[in-house]
Amino acid sequence: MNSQVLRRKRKSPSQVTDEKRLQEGQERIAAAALNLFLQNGYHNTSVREIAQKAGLSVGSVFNYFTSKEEILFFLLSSGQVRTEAGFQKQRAEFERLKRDGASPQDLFLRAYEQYAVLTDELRRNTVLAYQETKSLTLAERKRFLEGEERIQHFFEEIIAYGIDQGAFPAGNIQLKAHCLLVLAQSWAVRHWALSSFTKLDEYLEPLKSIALGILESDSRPASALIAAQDGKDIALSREMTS
Amino acid sequence: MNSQVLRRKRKSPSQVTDEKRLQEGQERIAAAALNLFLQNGYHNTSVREIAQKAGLSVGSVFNYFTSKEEILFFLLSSGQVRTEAGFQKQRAEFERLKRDGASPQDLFLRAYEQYAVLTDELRRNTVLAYQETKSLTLAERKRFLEGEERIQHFFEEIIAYGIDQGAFPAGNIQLKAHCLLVLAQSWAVRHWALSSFTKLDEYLEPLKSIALGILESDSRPASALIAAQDGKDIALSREMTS
DNA sequence: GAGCGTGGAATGAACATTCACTCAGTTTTT
DNA sequence: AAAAACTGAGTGAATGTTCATTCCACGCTC
Repeated sequence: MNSQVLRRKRKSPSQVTDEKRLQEGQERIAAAALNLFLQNGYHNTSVREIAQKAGLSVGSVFNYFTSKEEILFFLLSSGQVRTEAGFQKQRAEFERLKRDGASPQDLFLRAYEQYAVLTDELRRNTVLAYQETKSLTLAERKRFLEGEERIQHFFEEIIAYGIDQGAFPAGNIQLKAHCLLVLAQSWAVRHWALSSFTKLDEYLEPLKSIALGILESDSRPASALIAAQDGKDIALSREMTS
Repeated sequence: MNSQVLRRKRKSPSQVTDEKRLQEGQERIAAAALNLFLQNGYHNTSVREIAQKAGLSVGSVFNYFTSKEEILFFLLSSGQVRTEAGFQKQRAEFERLKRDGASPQDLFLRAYEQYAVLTDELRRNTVLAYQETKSLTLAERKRFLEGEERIQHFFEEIIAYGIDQGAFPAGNIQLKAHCLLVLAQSWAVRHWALSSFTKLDEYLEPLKSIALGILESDSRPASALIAAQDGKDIALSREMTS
């Protein structure tokens, strides 16, 4: 006859009460888990391994997190928090530079570089997020995608400003912003294919010129170039893959 | 503890001897598995579910595949197999067109378009590949990535030919090929961010001009443009994210 | 300062469950 | 009737989570 029966659903949260100790422990465990998750994937990593890597016992891990899943959430959302924070600063600086009369190219390159540096630092979290979205609840997945969308909108804004100023030709803004983000992220996601680049700077430098090229490209010339053979082209590839 | 290490070996592989029946069965099972993997992830899908969805018993599944992992590998590499097959044809055509004096731009666009059409048809496999490579054995993962590399090399070759012919400026070939592949794949991987494009053709048309822009872009101008402020830029963004 | 009490934190064996895979028996095909 | 294919309950290994126990740092009393 325990009155606690009604609250039974409430799983015992962390047993560690000291706030500072709790945070430090969570950081330590999460750091160990991130390494293992990236190396072997979330599902191929056991709590025992995490505990060992963090220098703790299995039981202790559950004093800091209520479940293995919570460790994953912790990692993903901490990445998002930092991205969001960086994004806020970026936006403020954008407005300031705009007022100072910086060129659209300059504005863009600055924002793009900052975004690339940020995704590089959070590279591991980004990769994890892409790989483990399936493990998230619907609400959390939605939140994650909304964050991405907001950043894309920011770049769309920058491009629109550039077009407005006559610096870039008009063109599909959404597509261009998408391409720019994808290329920046690919440094993290497809890192293995860029073996000849050891540091972000090496990758970023030529990427910036490519990015500017995208912004300054017009949609017409390429399609006009092959317009005559286009129908044949498509027919060919369709046949090839049937 | 990594299950890869402990995995049991099996004496006789598939018990189904009839070659045609074997292939059909594999296709059927793999198709069912693909749906489930995409919906719930590889690890949250049990062989029982796959069997049920495919209209078979659990045991039968293991007459067609030696392990659950083999189903995943089958799905991931079947995309590659088809891409590879397409490129065999493409390669022959490439040589033929080259002899006929087609422009490098034409050669590239033809190959790129075919690649994009393929990844579109294999969109679901591509997404799976991005999410579940970690679930493969190391050896299988390596084999899979080698396939990707081969495709990238093909594009590097095309680019190199274009440079040789004076159609494109010299520049980092590896980087450019990487960018092109990523942009084509992003149609599948980041499909949600391209809401305004309903069909591949709509996306492909402007993408082709962007791709050509990348090939024709030179590395110098962009970096020169902001060379003066570069040091400051980097310092700034570093500070921002610390 | 020696002995004791207290409670927060760490521990790891034990538990319960899940799941890939097997195999002896059954059904279907040839 | 032999061979091929299918079946699904059973098996064992792995894993997330719990909890009774141990450990230890601190304050209190004499």
